[in-house]
Amino acid sequence: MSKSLPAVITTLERAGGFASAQEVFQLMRKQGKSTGLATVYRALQKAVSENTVDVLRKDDGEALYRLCATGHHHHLVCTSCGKTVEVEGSAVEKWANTVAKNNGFKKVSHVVELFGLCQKC
Amino acid sequence: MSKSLPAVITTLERAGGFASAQEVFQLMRKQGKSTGLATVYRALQKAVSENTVDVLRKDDGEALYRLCATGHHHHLVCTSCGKTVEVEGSAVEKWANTVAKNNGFKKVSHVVELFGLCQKC
DNA sequence: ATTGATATTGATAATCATTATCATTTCTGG
DNA sequence: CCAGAAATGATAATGATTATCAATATCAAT
Repeated sequence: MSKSLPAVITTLERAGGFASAQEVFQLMRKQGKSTGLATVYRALQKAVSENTVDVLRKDDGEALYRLCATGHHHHLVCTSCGKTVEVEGSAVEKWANTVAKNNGFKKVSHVVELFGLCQKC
Repeated sequence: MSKSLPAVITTLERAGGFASAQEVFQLMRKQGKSTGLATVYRALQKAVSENTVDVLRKDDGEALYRLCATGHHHHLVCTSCGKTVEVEGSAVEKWANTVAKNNGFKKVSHVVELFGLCQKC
């Protein structure tokens, strides 16, 4: 499950490092790369699980994938212009794990997103 | 577009103030309230636009709605049975504000939800 | 009360991203 | 080579959300 991954990642780079699965698929098609939609999804999921790609959701629920340099982090998104800042959150990580343990939960994941208005807006 | 809104909000309250549109719909049905799925969606959207309800997304992209009037707290939700625990998060609050300030953001809000498997599941 | 204009509802169909299937192709080691 | 495993990709299935639209409720003004 890995021959396609590099091509997908490369395409994601060319797209500005930020695109939906569908967009990546379309792009690869236009560039002549024969590929299947399912393969694109598989590659992106793999990349996400390896923390080389980051996923977040548009308002309508569509997933957007983005290359991310460093491990796990969260986002600070401008609700007006969409500008996004990557934010480190090890403090939140610890907090989440503690809370989970205190309540007997396992396999915890968390969703942490910050919204606000950036300087320009 | 408002006769159904109260009923929807009430149901959302009964659900612990935290549920998906589909769940709200099912609940209303079980309680004998005749209603349509589309109406539930419309009511929830209205509520969101009026800031009486808050929306966030599960990992699979499904939208979860939650009352945002009742104090501010977070949730630890079992992804299997749906059991929900309310969690205090002043630590996260502080963190969010600090991060926002450091990046020049104002009017910050945040979405923090924890998911995992509870003891039974 | 009765009309007529307007807004709301809700069943149903349409949309669209994401997943599952599965036959086919491509790799791999022996 | 060759079998077996892994990867691919076309296609179908899933499931949440949205659009459609006829039927119904609301309400102001006569």
